[in-house]
Amino acid sequence: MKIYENDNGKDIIVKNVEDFNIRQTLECGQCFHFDKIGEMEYTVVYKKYLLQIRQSGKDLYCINTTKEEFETVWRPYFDLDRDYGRIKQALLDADDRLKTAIRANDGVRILNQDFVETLMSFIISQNKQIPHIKKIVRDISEKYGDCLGKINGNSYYAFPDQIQLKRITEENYRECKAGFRAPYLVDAAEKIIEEGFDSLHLKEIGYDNAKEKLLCIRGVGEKVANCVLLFALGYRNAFPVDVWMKRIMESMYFGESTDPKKIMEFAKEKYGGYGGYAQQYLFYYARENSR
DNA sequence: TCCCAGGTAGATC
DNA sequence: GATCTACATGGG
Repeated sequence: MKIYENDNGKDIIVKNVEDFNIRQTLECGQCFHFDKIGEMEYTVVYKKYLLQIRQSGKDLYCINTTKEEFETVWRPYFDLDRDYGRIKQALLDADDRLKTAIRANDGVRILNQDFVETLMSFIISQNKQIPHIKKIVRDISEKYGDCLGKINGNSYYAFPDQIQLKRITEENYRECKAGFRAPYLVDAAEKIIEEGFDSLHLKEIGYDNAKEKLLCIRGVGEKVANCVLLFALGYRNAFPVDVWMKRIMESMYFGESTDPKKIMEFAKEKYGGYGGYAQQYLFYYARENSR
């Protein structure tokens, strides 16, 4: 991978990026704050940063960003310093039958997302379809977050930060169509400013302790907690089991209806520290092949 | 009209 | 403990 600065000093070209597909990575269901604006071209919002990115082969064209911002923000966000060739091989060694799911979307990378936005987004996600989740996240951001600029005439907004979240009421969340999840979101916003709920701390205390803390938040159960642990806190062993994962794991390994707890234990045995990666390849594959 | 969606809390047994 | 159901909203 090599990074080049354009003459105008505002665009970046990244060449020879291995095991990465921008469409697969953004649309595999792990994140919600992005828009497709062209073929293999997207806008992405992360914290208070806005990126326009297009992929052509192994090259990434990043518009309106600097080399420094790419290095410090987007490179870690897209998890570009991890060797996914090795990860995929480790998964195949664990179970050769993952081949089909991995091959179908072999450019998926697990993003390193913002803790607060990921937590709130996955609380919203319960009993909702992905397009609805995206819409609610966007509405909350537009109403209560900072404007980050315009691309193609459309304005983009950051998800509210912890200070901005304090001013959002249960009624406000209902106006954004969060429905019965509104009080959960208020509870989450209150909890995350408490002692020991910052992402740095949660990343340090280990998977079990971090999960235990997350489960104290109303509206956060096993599944949502595992999504946050995997997508925002760096615990790549986390294995969220939702309806799709339940279905595909049952058909691959059990052949009958199986308790999600049991599926999680099985995944821990089978995939170990790579559970999160296995989960995402399987989840995306299961979803794509249902329609 | 009915059923389902990247589930969870609370009630009931 | 393990199961059952209500929960807002939108789309097929």
